[in-house]
Amino acid sequence: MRLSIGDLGRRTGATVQTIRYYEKLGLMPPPFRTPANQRVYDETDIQRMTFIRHGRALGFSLQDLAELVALDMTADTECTPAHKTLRKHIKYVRQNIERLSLILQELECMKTGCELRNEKSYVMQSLESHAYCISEHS
Amino acid sequence: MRLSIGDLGRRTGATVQTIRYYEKLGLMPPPFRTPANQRVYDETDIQRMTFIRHGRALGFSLQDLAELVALDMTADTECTPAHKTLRKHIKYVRQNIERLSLILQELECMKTGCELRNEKSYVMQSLESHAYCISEHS
DNA sequence: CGTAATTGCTCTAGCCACTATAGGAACAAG
DNA sequence: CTTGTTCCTATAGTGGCTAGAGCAATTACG
Repeated sequence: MRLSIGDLGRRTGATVQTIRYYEKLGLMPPPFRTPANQRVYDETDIQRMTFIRHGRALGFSLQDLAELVALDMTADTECTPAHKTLRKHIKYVRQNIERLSLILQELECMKTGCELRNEKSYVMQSLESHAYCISEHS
Repeated sequence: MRLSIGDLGRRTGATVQTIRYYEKLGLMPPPFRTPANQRVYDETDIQRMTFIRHGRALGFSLQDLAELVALDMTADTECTPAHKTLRKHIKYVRQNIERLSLILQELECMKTGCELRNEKSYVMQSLESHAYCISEHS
């Protein structure tokens, strides 16, 4: 099975530029080329791209995914490093959910306040006050 | 009250560079300068910065905030435009929470699977499969 | 077989919201 | 008067793409 870069993109939901970008970063291996210099991919590449896209959809960074891909390449039977990345990421996602939930609460307070009072700048006043101030990096 | 840019930063939790960046974008007005060209701020600027930082902590984009700041400047008694931005942003935050919750579910499935089987690459296999594939842009 | 549309190639620049660095000028403390 | 901190401008880098220029190769159709 010989796939062009466009085919690979269609099969994995990535754009052509994204695939080339991953190659430049070393996330995708440099593929074979036709005599006319066009990239040729196969099943292995579909698998690898699927892995990366799926990981991205789950919010892993490209760096995390590079490490996971590297682990996958080694013959090591150890699960721990991948598992560690996974746990780290779960924690990160949980914290994001919590943070966004607090934000949502406050936004809805603002909305209710605005609707009740029907004053011009209740949104403005809310934003000016420190009342519910949430730090972004905690 | 005359504040240096560093003072303003300390009072509002922003770095000096961030304040200058906001000025460059037009989010903060160009402040007065000492004869030696150093920026001088006052209470109004604290208010404005607090507004912006608070908005950022709630996830509003700088563009949204620029619009809200502009609204605040006009004498218009209309609440609707700000309210509309607010509703749009609430929707956006809600969608993000939902998306992250799905992601978390899948990550925890992976974790459980990995712990049960204690196989090397359960994480890898999970990522290679399309099983729970979540699209990032929906 | 010729041509037009599509896809491919490389390289560069742009997006967002900052952050960091360089190289210098001004200011505050001892 | 020196030392250390803060300030100034300007530029470049971050992550994860996306968009464009300008050209080569391939594919579809008459």
